[in-house]
Amino acid sequence: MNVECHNIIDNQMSVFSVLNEEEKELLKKNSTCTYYKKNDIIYKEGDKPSGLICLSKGKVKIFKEGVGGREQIVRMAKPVGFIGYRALFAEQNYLASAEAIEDSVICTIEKDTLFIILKSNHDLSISIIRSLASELGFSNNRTVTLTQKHIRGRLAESLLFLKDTYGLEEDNATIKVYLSREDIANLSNMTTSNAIRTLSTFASEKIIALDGRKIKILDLRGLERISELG
Amino acid sequence: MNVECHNIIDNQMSVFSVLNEEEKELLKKNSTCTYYKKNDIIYKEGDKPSGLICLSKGKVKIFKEGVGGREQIVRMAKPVGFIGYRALFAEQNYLASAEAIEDSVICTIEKDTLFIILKSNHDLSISIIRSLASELGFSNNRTVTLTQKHIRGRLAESLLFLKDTYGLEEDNATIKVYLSREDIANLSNMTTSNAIRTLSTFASEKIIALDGRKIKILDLRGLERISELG
DNA sequence: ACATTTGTATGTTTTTTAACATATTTTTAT
DNA sequence: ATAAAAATATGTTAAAAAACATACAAATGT
Repeated sequence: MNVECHNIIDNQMSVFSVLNEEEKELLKKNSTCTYYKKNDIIYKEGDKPSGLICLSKGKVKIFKEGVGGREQIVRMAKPVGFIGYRALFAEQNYLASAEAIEDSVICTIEKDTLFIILKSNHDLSISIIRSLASELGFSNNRTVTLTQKHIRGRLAESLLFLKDTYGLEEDNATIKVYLSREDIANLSNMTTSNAIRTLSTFASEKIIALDGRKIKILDLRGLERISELG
Repeated sequence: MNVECHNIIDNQMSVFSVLNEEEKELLKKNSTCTYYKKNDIIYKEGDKPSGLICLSKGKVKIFKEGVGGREQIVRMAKPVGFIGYRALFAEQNYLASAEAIEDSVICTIEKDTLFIILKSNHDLSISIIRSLASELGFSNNRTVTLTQKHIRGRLAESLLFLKDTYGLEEDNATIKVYLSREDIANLSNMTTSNAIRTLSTFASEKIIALDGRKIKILDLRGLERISELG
């Protein structure tokens, strides 16, 4: 039934590999599997976390509503990765919303069970500490680049970020995620018009090639240069 | 000799209150105390963390160098608080620099000793997890406000942030930190000129009163309104 | 005490980017 | 199949903020 959850917990690469069979069994018993369609909301800003959400399949954007409802994407999740764990561990309500950008499968590990396991398992704590600290470094970095780089630099950085996060298709050039221009804009702190315009400019400069939502990177070095220059 | 360190570790309010006497003794033996003058650099972007730095006295700014050397302050530390722990726990080099903005005293707990204690003490891990998660929430928030709010909104938010961080003087109005206009600009993502100009405007609107680096909040509600509006 | 540097102040110009307007294409719903 | 809605594209205008210029004040070093 909730096979997806079992797979994640048993996965040798996951943070749960440090647990013994008994602990894994306990987690499995207290996990639920949920399916989401593209554009479905997983949780909203202000909601209370009920457990640790693990993305098993699909892709999810985490975003905040800013001034006048303007959306800023703060993170993009891929399988197998956790979402919403910041609020859970800070013991706060969610400060951001999560939405599936593809059909997705998530596995939710019930909160109290997780904390019981956490208490007895030191390596798990250490691995969570390391994740949070890395993510904080990323966020601070983002703050600086989104505020200081100009439009071209911000868009170039976002495209490189998407490539690093989701990888490339078999052609070794097409970014393996298909976002609307609006989402690209919300990731890069610019208006949709400017995202469209700047993508077109990049295409005319042969730095990328566009085919609908497909973005093919033609000149990686060039894109990196634009991103670094700001 | 390193009395400051002892005070911090023995402090009933600190995260170390969960430790037993033996553990506290071990920490004290492996801590060193350092004194910094105003404008002294405590560590620089790229340096390797050697331990957990605790600010015992004084005030410290944490900042990143961005496009063209432009500085962005990402955090302001006060006693008793930790600095540089993000890099330490992420097992990375520092991604930001720390500079004393007042004469300061720091206590450095040697890295290996800290991790030994951390292994045996679960409450300490939990408290670190909670701190990192809170800080990450703050950072994501900052990303959105610094990118989306206009100059007046950003400056108002920074003034409120400084008030919340360092509190007010006995007059219950003057912010208890004395920053240069340049630092205020670097905190608020704007040029020094615009920080000076906008502070003057706020003063002329009787929202604040200026006397050198002293900033007195005259209309807190007004400041909050400007910050919320963006 | 004086020169030099650093910080503050304010006006003007230029650049960047958002806002607006209007097509055109694509997707979705009926 | 067709209408309606959503997404993409591109030109124009307006607003925001940086860059630049200059003056003056305060702090610092000799």
